[in-house]
This record gives sequence, C-alpha cells and structure tokens, in this order.
Amino acid sequence: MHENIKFRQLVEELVSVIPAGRVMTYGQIATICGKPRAARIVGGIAHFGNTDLPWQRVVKKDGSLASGYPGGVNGHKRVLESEGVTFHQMKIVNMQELLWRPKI
DNA sequence: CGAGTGACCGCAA
DNA sequence: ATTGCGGCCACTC
Repeated sequence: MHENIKFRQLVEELVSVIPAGRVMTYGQIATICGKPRAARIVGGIAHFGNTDLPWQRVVKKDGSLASGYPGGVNGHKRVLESEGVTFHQMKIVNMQELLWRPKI
C-alpha cells in the first residue's frame, strides 16, 4: 500500500510529539517522514501549517535558529531558553544531547 | 492547473 | 570559523 497520508500531516504529527526542552531539525523531520530532501518544505509547513504546534522545537541542523518564527530569532531563542535549552551565541549547546529521536 | 516560493542543507572558497 | 551559491520539492495562490 502506498502512503496516502500527506507529507504535511506526517510532519505535523511528528512535531506535536517533540517533548519540551528537546529539539529536532528540519532535515531530520523530513527524512523520518520519507522525504530526505524536503527540509525546506518542513519549513514551509512551519510557516503555513498548524500554529498550535511546538514549532519552536524545530531548529536548523547546526543548532542555529531559522528566521520566520513569530518574534524573530530573538523571540524564538527566548522561548527555547524558557524550556531549558541553552545557547552559545546563536547556536544551541549540546545539540547531540537535546536532539529528540522519536521511535519509529 | 502551473509557476513561484522558501522557518533548509551541503559543499566550495 | 564564516560566507555564498545551487539544488531541492511540497505548498500556496
């Protein structure tokens, strides 16, 4: 059977289960949802999709933040810090530890 | 329906 | 370490 589920829905479901204080990358999400090269699309969904989801927990692969989050990178950074995420300059410290790996 | 777009990513200097 | 550029492809209108 082929996946009739839309990429967008998979992405949104995945984002919804990221625990507070943990993060996932756009590319990681795209890969898990079956489209390894659709990282930019995940960003597009972040912009146009369900705003009730914890999009603040989705970051770039290098641990920096994308521009586009309401409030800009500074607002984005503050929200993550309120969840316990620490930064060094504009990048997340301990990306490896904070990276959330969902069971597939 | 088709073209334009972008909350990315990898790689070269 | 930072900057720039090209490719990627589902989404919007």
